[in-house]
Amino acid sequence: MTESAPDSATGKATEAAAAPPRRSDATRGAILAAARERFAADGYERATIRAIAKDARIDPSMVMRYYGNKEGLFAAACSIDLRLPDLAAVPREDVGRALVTHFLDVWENDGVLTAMLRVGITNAAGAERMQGIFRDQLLPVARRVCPDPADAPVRAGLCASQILGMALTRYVLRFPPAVALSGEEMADWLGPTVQRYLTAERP
Amino acid sequence: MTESAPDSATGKATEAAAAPPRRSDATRGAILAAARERFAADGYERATIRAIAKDARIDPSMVMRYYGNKEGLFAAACSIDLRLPDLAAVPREDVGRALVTHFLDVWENDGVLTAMLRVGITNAAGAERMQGIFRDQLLPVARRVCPDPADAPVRAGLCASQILGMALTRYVLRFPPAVALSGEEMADWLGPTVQRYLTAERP
DNA sequence: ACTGTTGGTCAACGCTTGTTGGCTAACGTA
DNA sequence: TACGTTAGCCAACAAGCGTTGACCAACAGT
Repeated sequence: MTESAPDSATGKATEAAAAPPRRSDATRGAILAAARERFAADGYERATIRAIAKDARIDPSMVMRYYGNKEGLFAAACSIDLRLPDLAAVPREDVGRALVTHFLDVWENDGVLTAMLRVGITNAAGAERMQGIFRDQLLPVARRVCPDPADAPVRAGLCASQILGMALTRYVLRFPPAVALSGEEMADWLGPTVQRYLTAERP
Repeated sequence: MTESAPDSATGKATEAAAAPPRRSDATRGAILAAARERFAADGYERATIRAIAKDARIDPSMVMRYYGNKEGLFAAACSIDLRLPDLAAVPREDVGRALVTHFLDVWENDGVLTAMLRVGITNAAGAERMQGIFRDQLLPVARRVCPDPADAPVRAGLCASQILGMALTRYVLRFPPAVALSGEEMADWLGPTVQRYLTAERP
């Protein structure tokens, strides 16, 4: 599982740079992959540059050359775009379940969110990024689906609390019951909750 | 070995020790208070013994003398017992709301849980302690209230996910909408969710 | 008054961290 | 072939960490 980084230059929008192919792309990718894994596993402070470099089988100084400093590395490590599916197509009463399934999906086959969750808790920059993701992904959905658009932030926040709580207990704290549930069952339980937070009359 | 082990013959071991009054109790308390605050604010790694000592206005070496090492200090800092009220008195259909209110309460006027949440994410011991709390507090309630006692762990886990998610967004990540809600409103929203996780037929 | 215990400070230790700069070797042209 | 650019390693730096032990001051019991 060395990296397939070069092909990630499919024209993504982070910067306008057309990604001039460098000879070091493989190394850069290896560093990024190792960083994601370490950040996800250990959190910001305990994930040392030296350990990441060793995982990527290069010298720590390379990390500095390519990413400036530790913060820069982390920023790069979680600059992946988690695209949400077009929930506009989903019927209004299924949005809750669709949302849960989507995030469950992203979390399951990408360590980035776990890393950000871990980091967001001790590192202010991480918290901000986390906040950004949920604002960008959840708020529009809430605004479109909930009865009074003025309520959208509150409703999005409630959804975030349930979805993040699920991720916390399942992927970070690993409470046995939360780990044991299948994705399907999880969606069965949480779907209605999220749906209610989005569409129910305020209590 | 400078520890208070010998004189603990006063009775029960773990807690309720008759607390032989030492001259340094004030200092010990100051250290513990500063530690709780720092751990809650910064997490385990970034809360340094030096900083805690400075907050308590004593020398770092005192921390070592009284608590052995950093782990010992943390263990002492979160060895507060959060007593849950006798939910046996609460009518079955109000348990959800009561539970949310209770945890909201504890979280609000005691930094310990925030500290543990923060620490539990990078520190295995913290995670275990967190798990213990929810097992001891939530599982019995679930077992008493839910239709099939065999489901209790799952239901308790689901409740934990929602309650921890609330705490995460409100007290750690500080998402604006989650912070803005009053405790009352929060209970209005989350109460039914927890209630459903506890008592509804499995979906 | 003498003495052992306790509360506390000070200065240092060994180690790990992020970070830097200089060096070598391979590459890509011209 | 010659040469500038790039990729990479090595050794070291300063700072901060947890931790230790020597040392002093105040108290308590006889």
